[in-house]
Amino acid sequence: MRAINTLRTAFADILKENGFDWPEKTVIEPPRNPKFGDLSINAAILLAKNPHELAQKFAARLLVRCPDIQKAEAAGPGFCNVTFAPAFWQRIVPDIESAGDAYGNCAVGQGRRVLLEYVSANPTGPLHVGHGRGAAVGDSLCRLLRRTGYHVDSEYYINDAGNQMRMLGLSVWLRVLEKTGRDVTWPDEYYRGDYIVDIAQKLLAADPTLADCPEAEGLERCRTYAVKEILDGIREDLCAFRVEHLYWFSEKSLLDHEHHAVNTVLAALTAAGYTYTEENAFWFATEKLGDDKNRVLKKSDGSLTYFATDIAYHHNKFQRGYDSLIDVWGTDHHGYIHRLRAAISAMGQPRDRFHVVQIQLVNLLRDRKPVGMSTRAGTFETLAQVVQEVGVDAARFMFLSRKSDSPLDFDLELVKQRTLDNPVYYVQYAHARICAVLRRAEETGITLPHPVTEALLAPLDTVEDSALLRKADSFENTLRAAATLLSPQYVSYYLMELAGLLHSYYAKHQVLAPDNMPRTLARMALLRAVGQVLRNGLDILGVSAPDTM
RNA sequence: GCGCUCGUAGCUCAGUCGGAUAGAGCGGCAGCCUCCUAAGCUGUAGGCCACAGGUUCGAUUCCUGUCGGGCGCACCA
Repeated sequence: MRAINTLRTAFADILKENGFDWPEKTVIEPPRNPKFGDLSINAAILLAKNPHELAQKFAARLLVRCPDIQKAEAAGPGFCNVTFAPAFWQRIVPDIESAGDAYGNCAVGQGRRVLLEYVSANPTGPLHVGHGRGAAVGDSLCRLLRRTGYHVDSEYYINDAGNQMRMLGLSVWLRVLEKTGRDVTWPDEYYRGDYIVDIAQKLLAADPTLADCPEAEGLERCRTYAVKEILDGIREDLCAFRVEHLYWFSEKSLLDHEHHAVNTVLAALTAAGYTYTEENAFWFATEKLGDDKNRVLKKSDGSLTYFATDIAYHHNKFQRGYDSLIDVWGTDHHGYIHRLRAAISAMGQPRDRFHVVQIQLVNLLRDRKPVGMSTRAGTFETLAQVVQEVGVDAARFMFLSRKSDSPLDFDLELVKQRTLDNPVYYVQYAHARICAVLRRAEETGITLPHPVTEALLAPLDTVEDSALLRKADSFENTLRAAATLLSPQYVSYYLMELAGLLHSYYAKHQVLAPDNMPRTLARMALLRAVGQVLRNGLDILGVSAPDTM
């Protein structure tokens, strides 16, 4: 960011001197191919029209304007390539040192309030791997957005109303009856998992006479207890996965009291002229707002649809004062986006205040062969089991190194391997190596001052030095891009690249060389700074940065 | 049938919302520990970015169409 800011200021000044406005399509960024230089200005329209005169002139002025620039030359249509002097890059090290854990943070979010809702799995059973992916992405986005200047609250929406809950209560109740020797006829649909049996057993242990109470009461007690028990389990699994939600929002709370939140919202939609009654059902004319068909809010039997409560829920979120809402959903709900978007417009909210991050399916594999992903319990399909087998770090990194909306093959054997198919070790190893060198230095009595002075950094003048420094400088830029596009994988890829440069550096340059103390100290300072960047990046992913491996 | 989405090296995938000669890793081949952690490094081979048109100075990126995957199309939640 230091580099980009410097260049932007200089370029803007030169434009002003010459009576130009900042060209609309101007990009300042590192060129893909480093041989072009450290940074490129691509003032597409302005320079492309006149590459030889204007571009050359700007290049020449840049050199005068900014003493840190070593070389500036017009190249290709619209491009002006710039190379900075080593001393310029060396100043990144004190930048990193003074910012510390906050290095890379920025204020693009301008303190806007964001509510990030993720996981929100129905409390009808334990979390599976797919939920784990959503959890990793949601949590990482939360960390990322906080570092880029947003005020983020995280929330879990508990679907504790409706048919599924009734079915859950029934499933437990029938197990209770079965355990106490009564004849039970099982309906077609009920939850069959072992955890249901466990819950029934716990209930019976607490109250052996449970089966004797009237059916209505028994069902209610089973339902309430089961939801609590399962939610506790979910909370535990999330906690073990380093995921924590600030709020747990109950769907049922939207239906409490006679004049509940859902009715209020439906009344508002009616007042705005969006609803009508047809065939005894109450409809929302979402077609007017970009949906492909109209949707039912209240069924002909008088009960509310899930859509109706969901509208009330999102209304509630805006009521709480959030500037923007981010929902992390499985792609199996993508058909739902249009109608919710329609509802949000109907509430008078701009559409760009509502974002959905879609999470594609996770295919769990072992040795390239699919592991049973059906509703059958037992095999490796719960998040807890997978985490226990491969570890939190490896699982999270795997989830966060892909676009979240494309399907992911999660091969248990590969994720346990220590190859770059599983790059988490590659990145962590870079950090551990840095720590090892700094530890060794300390043991041999070399102390590096903190903070370091610019003079101390002068020996960092090789191409590998400036490659590392350039990369460290672009960290903030990466975080901005990742936050804007809600794409944590940018951070993962950045870290792999930074780790790659560090490993090359390590192989090529001896850091600790007692016969050359100035160079040793400079390189130690560089490593310490790179270690800080690695830690900050891993923190965004929620992955640990070990000192030793 | 309609809607959304994806198609990039043999395999698994990136590609910062139109920019230069499209990048990693794995797998293949050839090398590197008397030296701070070899979970590492170096070199090399491998591409008509599914296909065909269009938009413009310029397209893997945007638009249209075709082919081929995935996912949705409830008065379920």
